[in-house]
Amino acid sequence: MTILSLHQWRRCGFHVTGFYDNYSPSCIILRTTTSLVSHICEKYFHMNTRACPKGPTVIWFRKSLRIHDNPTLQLATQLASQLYPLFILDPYYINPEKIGFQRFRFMLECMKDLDNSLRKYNSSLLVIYGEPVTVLENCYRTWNFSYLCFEKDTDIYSRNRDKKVLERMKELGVQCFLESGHTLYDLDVLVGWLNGKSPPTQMTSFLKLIEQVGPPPKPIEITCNIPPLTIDMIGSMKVSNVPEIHEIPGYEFIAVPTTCPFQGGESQALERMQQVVKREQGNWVVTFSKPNTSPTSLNPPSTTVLSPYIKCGALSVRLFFWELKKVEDCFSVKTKPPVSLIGQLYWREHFYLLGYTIPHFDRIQDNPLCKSIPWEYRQDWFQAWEEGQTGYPFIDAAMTQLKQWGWLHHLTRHVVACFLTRGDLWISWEKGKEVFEKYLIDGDWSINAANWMWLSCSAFFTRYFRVYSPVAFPKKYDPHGNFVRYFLPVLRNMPSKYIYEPWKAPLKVQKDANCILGKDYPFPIVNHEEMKKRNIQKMIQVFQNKSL
DNA sequence: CGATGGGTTGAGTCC
DNA sequence: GGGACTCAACCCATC
Repeated sequence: MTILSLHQWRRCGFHVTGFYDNYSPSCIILRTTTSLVSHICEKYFHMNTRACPKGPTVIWFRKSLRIHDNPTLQLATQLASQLYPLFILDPYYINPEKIGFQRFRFMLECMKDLDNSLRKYNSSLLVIYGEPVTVLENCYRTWNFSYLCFEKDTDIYSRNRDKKVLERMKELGVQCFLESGHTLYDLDVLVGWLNGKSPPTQMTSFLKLIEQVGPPPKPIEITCNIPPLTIDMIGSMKVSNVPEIHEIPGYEFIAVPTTCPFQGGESQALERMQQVVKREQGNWVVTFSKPNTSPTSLNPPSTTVLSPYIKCGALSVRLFFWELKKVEDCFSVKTKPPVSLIGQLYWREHFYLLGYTIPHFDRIQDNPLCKSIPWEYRQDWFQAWEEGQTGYPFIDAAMTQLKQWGWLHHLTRHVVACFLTRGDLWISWEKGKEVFEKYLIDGDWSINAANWMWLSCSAFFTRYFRVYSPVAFPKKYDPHGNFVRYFLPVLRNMPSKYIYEPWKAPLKVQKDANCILGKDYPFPIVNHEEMKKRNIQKMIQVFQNKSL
């Protein structure tokens, strides 16, 4: 009898999942997509889940706040004699300084929708406040569960958290199952395909890797049969329903205009996706080209705005991929990665793989990909940027949109990121990344870090003399400044001629527009043309002197 | 190893 | 109005 190594399995095209750092054959689970795999699995590994005796099972939801195409949920329902759907509100995240209002609201809406779906099966989402290891220990003492299922996560905090949980559960004798479901591919499978090589840092190389690996797994089609949850099952555990945001400690009194047009939840996600794939009988999908979308179009935005749903797992990225593929297959002429919609999913996958494999991906120090640039910090400039008080209307409108909506078009993110870092203010991308992480409803750890490095020319991108102008760039898309007028009412009556540079307006024009510079709206904190020239010179120094 | 070609999405100018 | 060229000469992957 020959037992294939993990690597050989992967090269055979099988999707093998297991624990993060322990791949002994006894804990390998093969996704039984074909009867052949099922056969091999049962014969050699005795680890087909059907061979596991049923027992009380906890499914710990973190991302993947959905019922459809949820491998973890499918596995859990197969294992469960009784199923506890659990969500832990970790105090690490309950902090308005770290997770902004809109971001938290969006996640709670996703939880609420999941709860509603579970209720159709006479189950519900059990919400418990507390540090995860402690909460799971307490649950174990009350529920005495045999299995814990959760989805692989990739950011540094989550990986450390999950490691601690796995260790503790092992001590308690609970068998843990980790499934992949948040990315197109199981990232460990992609790592296996790297053959020990370092991961690609350019899109073209990544696409070659993907071509080797083949298309991602299809979404799960069968609906899970979720076992009911009864009051006596919960026992003495203190559980709550999905809270409203104002019930969360620290968020009680935050007054935020609820202008965000995006509501969280799986139902919203699926509806939105259907609108995308059906738009213009599929023509919209196959002609989509990211660089041609408009950062200033608001109603509707020029992109899909599915990212927040994918980020929370309210929408399965695999389902979206295959729905797009279905549309693409009906057309002979279509846009291609990296600019197509599927290309956008590849960007996400690419950055997830990098975040998973590159140490300290979210910072400058000890990050082998990140160029160390001698950024300087000016508190007043940084604050002006964050608060939308730079005196550059497009920047300020964008930062206002960030706070009010929790979402910006990709190119808008480029412009404000460039402005904060190499373009104007010469402040570290790490500072900007934190702000995005706090406010964006689609704030995604790997993708956020990668794009900030990209825009600041710290990695991936090096043409530092290409600097976004906060005046000329938006003018191209929105000559009348409707975007600015929407988010900055103070400039609503400014003539189009001066909408992106109001400091040039004669005093009479300012008076007529009811907007006096220095009183109603700030003067620019820096002179863009000067800063741009100065910073390009600094960049030349950085790129010439490799020791910097 | 050194040469080569490519890089999702700037801005201004010229025709 | 749109395409080509230039700015200055980068990194990275590949062969």
